[in-house]
Amino acid sequence: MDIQNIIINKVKEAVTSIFGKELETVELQATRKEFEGDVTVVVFPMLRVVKGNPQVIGEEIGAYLQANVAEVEKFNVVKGFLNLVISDAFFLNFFKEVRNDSTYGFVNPSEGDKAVMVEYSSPNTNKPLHLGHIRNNLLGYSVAEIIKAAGKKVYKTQIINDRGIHICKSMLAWQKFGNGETPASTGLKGDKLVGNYYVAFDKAYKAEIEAMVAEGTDKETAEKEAPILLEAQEMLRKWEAGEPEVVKLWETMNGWVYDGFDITYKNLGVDFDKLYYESNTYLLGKDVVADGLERGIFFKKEDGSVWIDLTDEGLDEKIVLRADGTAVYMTQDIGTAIQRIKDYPDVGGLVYTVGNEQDYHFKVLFLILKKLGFDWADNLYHLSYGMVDLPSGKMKSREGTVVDADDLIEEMANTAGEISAELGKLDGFSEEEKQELYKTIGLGALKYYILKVDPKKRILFDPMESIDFQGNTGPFIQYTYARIQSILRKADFDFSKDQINLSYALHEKERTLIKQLQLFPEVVQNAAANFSPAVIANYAYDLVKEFNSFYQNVSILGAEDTSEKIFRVQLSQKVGEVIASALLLLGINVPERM
RNA sequence: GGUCGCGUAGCUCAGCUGGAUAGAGCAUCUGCCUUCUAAGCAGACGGUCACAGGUUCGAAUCCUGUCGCGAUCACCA
Repeated sequence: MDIQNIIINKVKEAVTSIFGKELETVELQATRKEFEGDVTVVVFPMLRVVKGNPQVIGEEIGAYLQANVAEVEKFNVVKGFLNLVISDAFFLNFFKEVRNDSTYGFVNPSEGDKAVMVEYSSPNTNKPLHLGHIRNNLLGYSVAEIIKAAGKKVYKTQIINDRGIHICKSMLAWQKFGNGETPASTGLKGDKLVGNYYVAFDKAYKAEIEAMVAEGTDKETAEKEAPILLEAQEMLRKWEAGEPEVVKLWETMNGWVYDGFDITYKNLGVDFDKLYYESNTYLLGKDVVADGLERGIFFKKEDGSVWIDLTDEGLDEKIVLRADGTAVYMTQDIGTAIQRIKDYPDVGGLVYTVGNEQDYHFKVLFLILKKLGFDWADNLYHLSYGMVDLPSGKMKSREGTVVDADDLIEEMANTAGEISAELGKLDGFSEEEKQELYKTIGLGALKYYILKVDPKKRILFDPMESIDFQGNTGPFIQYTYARIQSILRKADFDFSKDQINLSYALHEKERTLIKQLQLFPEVVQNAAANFSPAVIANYAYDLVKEFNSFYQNVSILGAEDTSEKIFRVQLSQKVGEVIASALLLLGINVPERM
């Protein structure tokens, strides 16, 4: 039993024994650092059951705990707060127990538990990935890792938006202006090449509109009837009809894009267990809608379109099938969700990492799936996140105002390189090792910068002000890890054995560190329950801050006593492990030196 | 206009399932490298927690309203 539960039970026992009353709950919190103690019992809530002066009640309970709980060494009462000092032996014992647990904080999936499928990235295939996709990818990947660590099997997936008018625009522009260019002939990354034609389409389209307006067409009509747009729409029809030439071009250009995406994903360090393509799933869901129509969940309007009435839930009516019987986005998403559970029968829930602009869509989707009666519909979560905006406003691919993912990753590594060169601590590193390290640090800075922010908040990214490498940052945490590894390398004695002396008097900094280590398992659970990498990031930062304070105030290798020296090295080692574990959940690697 | 989200130090963010004097980082300022990596440590400065009510012994946290910012309300995805 952990110390919290021991105390809760003993407080209840104390109240019964002293006041003859039954306490339902006991409120505990970590003692604030300006007071002496480790765990604080809040007396106020008890006043409902036990009448009296909180100060006096606190004193009496404190005395009882001190007498009856071995771990409670001392206590003090400040106002209505009963602060308990826990014995060093308890903390040392805890440390002894977890020291050799290399998966400390992580839980293995238990037999029969349902898995979770996490969807993220899901890009369009007409342009390269940008900073917005980076946030999506980092969030999705990290949440998947966190859920895994919290004890569930996880499948990572994405649905690639590989069909539609957007890709036809790129295809058409390439046909018209491309002169047969390929990634090989230009040396361009495939997604970049295709993205260029998406921009080229938009340019030509705008020019046509302008020309039409100049000749007297009104703007709205021009936007709808510009020849190049009509051509793109015609191309989409041909694609849907399966015309070989169009399909061939589509396959070729999507292939280029996938090659490009693969490079970006690899550089970003994210991966997927299963890919879904919209071209395969966009017709899914129609049968389900037909079935739902029969069961009276949906209704048909005179024109033949099928709807669901969600006005009882405070929402609107929503279309689920067009009048011509073709699928809309919603139809497809219903179908895809069902398909996923079919493909992976062990999955009991889905997480969708999609921007908050689609909050309404997912609210409706989840409601529909629930009304359709799927048991897993209770375990659907829209991991909704805020947009990444620039000081100039929204990023727009067509207008070229985007922060490109590849460029940003590279710039971060370059900055890391500049700082490293200035600090000059990398003697003995080969050029290759250096580049590898710069990537690790640069990515660490980028990932931490994005993940430490609560997902639902929007991020304002100013490219002029570079991402920090000091303070509450990824590199600071990585640096602390490297520092610890340096100590472990320099410790020229055997610290592998268990030889913790339970009567050792802990230094205040050691105590704080052990307490911080203690929190890790519940932090992982908390992060999973809230789908929030930010919880992990904040924890890692706190841990690292405490360690650095310890490091600079207490001599580790210079400790006088041998057992003390060994203990401090072991404690440092454990902190290093937990740092690495926490960063792993954020998708951040740790360097041995930096 | 309806709905949803956000508003905490000059800037970027924690804290939000109610608890002690609201915490970090950046920026500014002061100390600390002949001792384990100074991407660090120790400290100073900096707040009407958007505003107004309410619930409570206790509210940044919960409720209501107002203001500001954003998103959304397509037979687009």
